Amino acid sequence: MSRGHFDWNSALPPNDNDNNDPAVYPDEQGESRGKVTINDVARLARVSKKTVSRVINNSPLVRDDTRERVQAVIRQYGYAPDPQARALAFRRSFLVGMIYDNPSPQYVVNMQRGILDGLEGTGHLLVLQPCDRSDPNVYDPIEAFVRQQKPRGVILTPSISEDDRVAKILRDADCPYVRIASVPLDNGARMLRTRDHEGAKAAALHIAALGHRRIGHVHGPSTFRSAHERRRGFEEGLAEHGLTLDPALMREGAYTFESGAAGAASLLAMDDPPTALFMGNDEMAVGAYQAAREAGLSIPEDVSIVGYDDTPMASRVYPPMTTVRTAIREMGAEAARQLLGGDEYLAGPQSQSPQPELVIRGSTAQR
Amino acid sequence: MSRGHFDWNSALPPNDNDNNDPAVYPDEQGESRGKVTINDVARLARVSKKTVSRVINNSPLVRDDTRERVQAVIRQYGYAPDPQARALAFRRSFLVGMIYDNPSPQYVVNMQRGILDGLEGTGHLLVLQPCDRSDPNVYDPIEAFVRQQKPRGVILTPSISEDDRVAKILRDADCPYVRIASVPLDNGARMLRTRDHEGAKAAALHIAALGHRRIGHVHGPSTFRSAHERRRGFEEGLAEHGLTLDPALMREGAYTFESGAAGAASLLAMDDPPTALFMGNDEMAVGAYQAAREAGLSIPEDVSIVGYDDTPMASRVYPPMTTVRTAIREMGAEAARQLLGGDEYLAGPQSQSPQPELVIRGSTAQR
DNA sequence: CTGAAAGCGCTTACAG
DNA sequence: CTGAAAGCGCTTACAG
Repeated sequence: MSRGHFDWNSALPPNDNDNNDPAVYPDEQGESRGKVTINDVARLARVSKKTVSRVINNSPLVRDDTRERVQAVIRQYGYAPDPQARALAFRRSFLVGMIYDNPSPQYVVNMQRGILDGLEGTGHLLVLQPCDRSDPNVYDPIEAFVRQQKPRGVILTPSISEDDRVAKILRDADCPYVRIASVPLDNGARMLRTRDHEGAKAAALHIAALGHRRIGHVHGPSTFRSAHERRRGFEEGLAEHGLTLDPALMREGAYTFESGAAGAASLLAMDDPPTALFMGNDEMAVGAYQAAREAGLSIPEDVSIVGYDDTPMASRVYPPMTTVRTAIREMGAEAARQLLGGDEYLAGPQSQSPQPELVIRGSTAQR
Repeated sequence: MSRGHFDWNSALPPNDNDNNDPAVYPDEQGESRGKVTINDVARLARVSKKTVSRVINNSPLVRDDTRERVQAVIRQYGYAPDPQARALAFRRSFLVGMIYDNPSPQYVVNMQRGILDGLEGTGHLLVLQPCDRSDPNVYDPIEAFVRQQKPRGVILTPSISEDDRVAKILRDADCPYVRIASVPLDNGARMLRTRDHEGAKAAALHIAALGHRRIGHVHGPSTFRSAHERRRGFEEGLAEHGLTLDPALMREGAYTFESGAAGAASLLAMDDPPTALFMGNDEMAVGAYQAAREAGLSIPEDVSIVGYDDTPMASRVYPPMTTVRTAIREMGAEAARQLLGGDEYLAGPQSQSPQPELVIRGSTAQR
């Protein structure tokens, strides 16, 4: 069954004239005041409403000339099927939920845009479902949402995407979903893998190539898989230069400015401080800028700093920050397509985000 | 008619046991497999479905003991009415649209959270509808959305909120709305006024009190009413100290980092440059930081800088930025309540945002 | 205060 | 390839 892959936005009457053209909003025998239904289309095209329904849903079981006759009427009268009525009959709404707990506004907004890109022209709506994993009742609103709204599907971003209990709730409620995460947590059709490992490795290669040997790392919270993946990729990159990450030079942060500042301050206060810092994300890296400033150290002369994410802030701080760019918006679009594509993705390989890309700016220099 | 002011989320069965307790998802005589409908509730409470409907919709036309009997059944069986079915019958969905074109992620995310705060417990969903006023077809998706989805209402943020053609489209489609804007563009029930004028005035008072006399201003794009309101408020504040804003010391920006940098650079390159800059928003103010740095000027010793918005960046740049805090999230919540409250707001005075508040940090100093 | 009938605008299941 | 009937789960309009 194919459903809803028409661009029903474009089925709206063109809006290039201001007068209420009766051909646009017909008012035949005064009964359909401004609102064309499937019955009107059926009558005008001299077919049953079931045939109109088949045309709407791209069923192949319609003769070509019948289909064209129906489509002509649809176009002429600016007919668009009622999503609520369709949802009721389908037992499935045309909503796509985004479930997220990522604290970065930039990430959230980019992801939203990407999902909207992927949804465009499909007639689906994006519904926001933020959550907080530290709330013991995180699961209730999610379950209420999927059971009551019967969304077409949901997209989960880190770190809530890593929660298997949420996934189980969704499966039990028969709700399709795509999890965006840095490790394969689910079957291929339900996973979109980010490549944190590769991005962090690129950062390591860059730092090592600059001649740094004492290298510090403030990673994200251990409850985020991405924090682990970035550390692992970073270590792998260092290993290619025969280096290892000294545990004494690692700190755990919370992906926040404050935690980055604290972690970096602690490292820079050591007797033999690191000459380069790889911070788990840009937010923490800006915190490291502050810590360096307070320690009287210049960036990059005294200490090189690398972030992760390439948020707008990265290019606006001074000096502009070397960081790793991730294509968040593209990832959101891909997740949406994957969600709606469904079975097509079952056969293929696990889908992945675009390759993260190192952006070299002014916060890193030769040792 | 009161509708949908129940917290249907809490009507979901408590999830404290993992087994499929038949009292939670009843399967009486094998016909209602895991899905309780209004018919089940009616039968179990020995009333008509119409009476159940009255209870759901908080109609006063139900005897207390009848109501309690129905509510007991609803609770016991974890009944939650189907939003799609209600929407079809009501000819109005339980969606609330947010229509926005604000470029700042921080603003967008805060506003979303606020709207969600205001929607909580009402059974309404937040649907995203970003737009771009520079696109000649901005209006089409908006009209398609409100005509097809029949949302419960939409909330508009600056600058799209200032567009009267959008407002007309919404009225013509019979779609309730609230416009968030710095000037009264519509009737009271449809307006939530921001107090840009007051925030900017506070900034002016602060700068003038520090003894500055040559004061520059980079304002937002003239297509934003807020840009005008902020300038006006700023001038009013200066006037209280007997000062005026020299037109030669004004530049137009675009509320972006780059435009702020350019505007500030142009002012700081003057023969007799201003000793203080009031930037139209934080984003542009960070641009002014860059311009000052490139001109070899220290903040605040050589030039004081004031922003507007108090985004997280404001406290993370160096030196921490003096700026004006606006309660965006609270505003979103208020807009949502106003939208759902409807007529209650018709009588009262025009609703306003909380008072903007000057946050003095390290980017301003005595002349 | 309560209910039986009709309807919202679609799709499913069945028949041909 | 096409259609008449029944149904999705609610509310409206009317009656009592």
